Amino acid sequence: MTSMSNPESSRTTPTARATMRDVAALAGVGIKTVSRVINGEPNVSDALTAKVRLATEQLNYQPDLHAGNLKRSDRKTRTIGLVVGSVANPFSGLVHRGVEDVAADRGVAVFASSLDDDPSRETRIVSEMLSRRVDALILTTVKQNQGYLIPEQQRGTVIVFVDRQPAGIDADSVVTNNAEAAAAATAHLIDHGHRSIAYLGDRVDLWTARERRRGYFEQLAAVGIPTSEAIAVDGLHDDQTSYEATMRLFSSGSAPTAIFAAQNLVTIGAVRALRQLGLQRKVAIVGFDDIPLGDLLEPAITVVSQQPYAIGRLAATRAFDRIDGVDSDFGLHVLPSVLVPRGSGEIRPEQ
Amino acid sequence: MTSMSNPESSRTTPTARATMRDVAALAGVGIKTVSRVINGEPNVSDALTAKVRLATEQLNYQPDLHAGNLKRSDRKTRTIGLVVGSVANPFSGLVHRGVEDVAADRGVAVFASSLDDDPSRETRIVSEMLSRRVDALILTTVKQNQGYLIPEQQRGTVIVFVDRQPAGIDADSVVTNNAEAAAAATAHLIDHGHRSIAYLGDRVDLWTARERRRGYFEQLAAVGIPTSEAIAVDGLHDDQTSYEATMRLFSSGSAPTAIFAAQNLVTIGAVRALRQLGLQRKVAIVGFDDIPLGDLLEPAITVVSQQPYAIGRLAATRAFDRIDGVDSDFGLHVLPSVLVPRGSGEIRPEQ
DNA sequence: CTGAAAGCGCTAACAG
DNA sequence: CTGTTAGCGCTTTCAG
Repeated sequence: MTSMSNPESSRTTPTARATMRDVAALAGVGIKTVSRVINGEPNVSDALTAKVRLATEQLNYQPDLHAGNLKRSDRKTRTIGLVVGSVANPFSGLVHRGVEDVAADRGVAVFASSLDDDPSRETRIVSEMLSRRVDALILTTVKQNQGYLIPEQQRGTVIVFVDRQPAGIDADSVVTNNAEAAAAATAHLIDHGHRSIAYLGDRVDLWTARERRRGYFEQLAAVGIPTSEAIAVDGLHDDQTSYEATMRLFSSGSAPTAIFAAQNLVTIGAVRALRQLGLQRKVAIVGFDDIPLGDLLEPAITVVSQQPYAIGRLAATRAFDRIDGVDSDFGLHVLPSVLVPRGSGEIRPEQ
Repeated sequence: MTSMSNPESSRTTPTARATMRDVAALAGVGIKTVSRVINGEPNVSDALTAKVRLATEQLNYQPDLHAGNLKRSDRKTRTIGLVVGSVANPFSGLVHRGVEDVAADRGVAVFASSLDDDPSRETRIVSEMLSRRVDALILTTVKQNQGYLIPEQQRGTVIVFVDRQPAGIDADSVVTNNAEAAAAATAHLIDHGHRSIAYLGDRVDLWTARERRRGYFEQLAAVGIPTSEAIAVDGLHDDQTSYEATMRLFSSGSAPTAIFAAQNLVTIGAVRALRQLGLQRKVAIVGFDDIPLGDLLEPAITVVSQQPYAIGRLAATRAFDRIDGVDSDFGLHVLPSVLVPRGSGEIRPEQ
């Protein structure tokens, strides 16, 4: 570790921050004239505009958005809050980027936080964002009910739910067609000759997990496979628990010929386990949500691919429409997923 | 798309937001007493505290952090700004998570933005964050000089650079040991018998790219391989450009026996190209920065693995130390990378 | 222990 | 075209 000392620096004695008043004084104009120039309002002579511009630069003036907002009639902070599963998760990262791209076009800044599927974090994060007066909240939720947001919504804060549907509140939401896509994944395995298909899923308190689970069971039923032949493992939350569950599955008597892994980390854990067991070319697997480099594995991983970037963009677009005063009925926006056959999902059972 | 109409909702008629004044009136106390209760200041009787608490809940009162901050003596917004390469990049996501975890412990919210290695974005994003009066800025930069931040730094805004070193300003920075790690990667290939090693790197206007390039050249020199035998391709920014560059390399006369891919997306592009050419078991490759599922590929990808999460945590820790008034000399913090041999980097040249 | 008055940096309303 | 006044929601100061 190198150190770069600089005893002469102003590190210890902070310079005062210039205010609009300071700029006005230096430019020899009224404070309101400075306000007009800064905000690009009309009716200021070129002469004064130039003076103000000069003073602004000399003082390195940066307007205080929040101070202005206190009195401004629209009371918009030009700031929104985003809550995703985890900013470290690739799915979340793409949702985030979708939101950011739409927000940046409007000069809106984005607070981002990780939910970790922890109800207490949901409460804390939302509360902190509200105290900062975000114009909109784009939320992935985990609490069983979002009714606590109704008063805030009535005060004009826009609320859009993303990835999961809320309960106890009427609001816009943007989600993937979880159940249909899960059914399609299951059907794909059935079409390739499987009847003994294991479902590996996330915690059932998550809306997405329940939907995917439902799609799996409904598809089995649709082709007449009795529920008693279903193999469902719930509560898998990361690749490690999924790995262990998969290992257990194949050390038991009832090893399946195929796996439907209903979450990205779960897919990774299951793939690792199949490798470990040397079964990666014997047991079929379809994952829900794409996994990075899934196309370079051998066999490449067949997945139901979601559209996280589009989900983020759409959620943000809805949010800004509302901020702009659009007052149509709240809507549930369902984005399609697409099944991408790559190899692992097309393995047939050994007869 | 389903729609859930609710004509009775208050969507159209926003409820007024309660202020501290409203709470005081309802509780029948002075506004300062409410302030004391909200902020947990001492010297309020239990009776009044209870009244205030009740009024707070009845009105669903949320204090306005920014309004309070206007007059507060410390003038802290409890908000920081983070600029990363792209929130959709896995490396950035982990840095972000490291920052978030440290910030969340202190009740500090994080603005996150993507730089896209675009100088004009750097300017815009920094300016927007400053107008929101962040307490600290944790920045990945791309402009050739960060001197424009000096006035802001002197006003007390903490600035910490992350992943890349700044120029023209004295400040804390947290980076990976790029040059040494690149040299180690190059040495690893040399140790496995290679002399014809291609360097595939990012744009040379990026500090990290220059450092890694330097490590590569210095290692070649160290073992006496003349610069004329080096094969360096610069300016690769994503997997597509890297794929194309790699394909070109092997259709030319001077195909290398090994590749040092000096960035995560570049590694992915090169791996795809080697697959395409059927050379993945013939040509060695070492990547800089880990790639997801790199251990499940065949051969698994040898990488120099950085510590993005630790980088994020350290940057945030330094930032909060400064916010808390720590006034030590600015320091350059270098985090080590570790070479992870997995197979692709241990392939020997065909004699 | 409690509260009234002043003012943070800015914008709205109005007067010149 | 320009500037003055009031006040956003809160904390500070200071008097009870």
